[in-house]
Amino acid sequence: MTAPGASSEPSRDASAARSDEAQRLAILLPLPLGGAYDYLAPPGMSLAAGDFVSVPLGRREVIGVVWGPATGEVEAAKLKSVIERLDAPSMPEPVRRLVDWVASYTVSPPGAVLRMAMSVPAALVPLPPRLAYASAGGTPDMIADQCAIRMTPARRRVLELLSDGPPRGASEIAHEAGVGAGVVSALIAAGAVVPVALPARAPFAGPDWQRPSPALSVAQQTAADSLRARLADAFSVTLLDGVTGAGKTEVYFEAIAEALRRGRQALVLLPEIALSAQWLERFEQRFGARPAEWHSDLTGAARRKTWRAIAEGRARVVVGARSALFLPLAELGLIVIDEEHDGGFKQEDGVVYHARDMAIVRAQLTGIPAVLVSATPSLESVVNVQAGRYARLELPDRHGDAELPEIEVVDMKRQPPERGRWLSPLLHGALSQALTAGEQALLFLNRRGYAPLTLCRACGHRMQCPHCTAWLVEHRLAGRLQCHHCGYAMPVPRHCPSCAAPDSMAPCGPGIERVAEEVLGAFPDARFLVLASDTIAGPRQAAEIMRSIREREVDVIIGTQVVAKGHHFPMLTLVGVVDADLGLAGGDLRAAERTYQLLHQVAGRAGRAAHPGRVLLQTFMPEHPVIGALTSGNRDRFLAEEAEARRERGMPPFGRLVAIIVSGHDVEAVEAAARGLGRTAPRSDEVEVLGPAPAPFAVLRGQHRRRLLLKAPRRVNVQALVRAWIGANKTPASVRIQVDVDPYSFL
DNA sequence: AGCACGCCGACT
DNA sequence: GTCGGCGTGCTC
Repeated sequence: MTAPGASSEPSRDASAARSDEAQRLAILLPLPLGGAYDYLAPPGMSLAAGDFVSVPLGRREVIGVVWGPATGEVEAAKLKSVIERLDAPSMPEPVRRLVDWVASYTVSPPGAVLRMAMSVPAALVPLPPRLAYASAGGTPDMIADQCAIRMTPARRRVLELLSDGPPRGASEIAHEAGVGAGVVSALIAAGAVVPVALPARAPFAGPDWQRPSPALSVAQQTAADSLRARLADAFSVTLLDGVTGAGKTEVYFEAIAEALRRGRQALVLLPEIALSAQWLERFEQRFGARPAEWHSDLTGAARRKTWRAIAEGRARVVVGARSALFLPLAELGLIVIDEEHDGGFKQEDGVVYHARDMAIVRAQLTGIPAVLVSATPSLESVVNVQAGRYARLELPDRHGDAELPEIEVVDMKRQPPERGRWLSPLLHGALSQALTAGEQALLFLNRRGYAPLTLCRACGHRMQCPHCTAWLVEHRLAGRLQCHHCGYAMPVPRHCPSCAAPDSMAPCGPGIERVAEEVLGAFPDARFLVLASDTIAGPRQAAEIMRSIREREVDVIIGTQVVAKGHHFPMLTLVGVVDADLGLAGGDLRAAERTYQLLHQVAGRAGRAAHPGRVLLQTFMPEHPVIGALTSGNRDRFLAEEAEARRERGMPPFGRLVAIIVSGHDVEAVEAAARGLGRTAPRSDEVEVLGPAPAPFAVLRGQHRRRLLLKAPRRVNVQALVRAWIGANKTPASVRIQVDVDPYSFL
């Protein structure tokens, strides 16, 4: 990755020394404005780059960050003055540079990126002081005597409540005692209830790096020593590559311990924090405390508290989803990106960025090491290792005595299931065997619901979403047809909406609910569990589900990719992949790579303890390279072939792609804007522009979409090209143009 | 992103 | 005659 011109950084000294210019400052606001705005610093207010300030904007007041010396692009008479400097640690310099870098790389307004780094505006203003009240001391009657008040039943309830409870807020007291607010304020006024200082804020429990590290295997120890040695103050990227169960987590925990020992903070990015209860448990076992957690379903107070703890340096280790990338860790010494190949790191709406790539940029701008962790590394990372840009540490063996599962192919052309069934006789037999032996089985199918398509047997009408170019998926448990893109839902119709034929609607193809139905029919006594993103309500339920599986309250798990992530189930000995070909259809650049990663991960669920595992892949394409790579275990050859194919076509990671999505409610306007972009596209010997073409979902949530794809060699500055190209096209405000540099999914 | 201004339908 | 719908445009 090459840095497109990041803005020059003014040093604090320089802006302080030039007193004539110190009055005018550029303030970046968390709005999609195109650039920083100039403001005046009132006399006596000393401001430095990174300070959070509040400024007037139009007729409102917004919080921004001092970005540097004034741009001088706007006449002095228009300048307004900074209102105040906020009492919060200023934004660290590497974070500011990261904001500029990401904005430049993704062709987004810097303010839009800043918004992600200022996701908790409430953390920047002081919390209104919350007073707690306690009883003046003594029995209610004694207090009444001392304060010369009449005792009433309501007052007695309040005093009794406070005599055996902690101090709390006035409204809380009124609520809990079941009295009006007036009763409490009267008692306060009389001195019967007195304000007390709240106990000092509990320090964020810190991970203890001095705890003894667990016993590591020789390979783990070697890898851990190598990682520790890289914890000097210099940028580096290391790919920690090892099969599922090889103990990669324990290895990078040692690097985290080393960062902590050096007085630095550590950041761990996970693709899906909400489901990683097991990761948190392991961390707590190693360090005796939980790390600070950062994810999108963190709410109000917790969010504020965590952001503040991080900014003030009280939180030393932060684990989070992609949005944690922009957190203000001022003493950051290490970034770990676990499951680095995972598509969950790609942010698809708003500012489109890949958190793994931007995390490496943050490490580079900070001058610290980054560690990429995966059992199935992305082609990008493998190519970077081969080019010598990244180091690689391998953990070849499974820790302990577990054996790698045996992966077998079931050729569905030769051994098809019965009509209307989805499990081949072979898989059926293996399942029967596992259940008889009292072991657990996992059936994997990456498709939610009962059936992906419902059609009319009489006229062939297909049930489609009215807002999207997508079929409606039957969810039998919910009794509805649902759109997986916009949330539209309707009851399953009794008559065909097109030809009115009665009872003619037929489900086509399997989803996990339908596989569950088949399992129930064949093994009525088996206890089974259907797991998909929409059947798991939250982290607590996820933990409960994992517990019930571990304690063998479940025999068969039927699930989508949510079950692929690293959970450890010792009694799981059979994995059946119902449709291994599912991800291979379509012209997606990364289809093969992603399918390999997903199926490898699913296969890794089998036989992780002393029990050997067995994996059956049902496929109609037994000769496909992905299937071959999985059964032979020859990952490196598969990656080499995949790399060669991409190199020949000039595709990523050897070439660069930029997708331009034109969308809007009005088809005509979208069409016209897309054609306009197509006409003015930069074309040369090196740069190729495809399209406009309807985007894979031509209509999504009622928005019509057209797509253009720019392809260029890596040496071309595609950002400059795209900025100039789009800038030269006047498009109506009703049409949105979204730029996706390095598109991951082609949707 | 807000919050304005501005130009066309159903109400006191 | 207004109240108000949300489409375009500006904010240092």
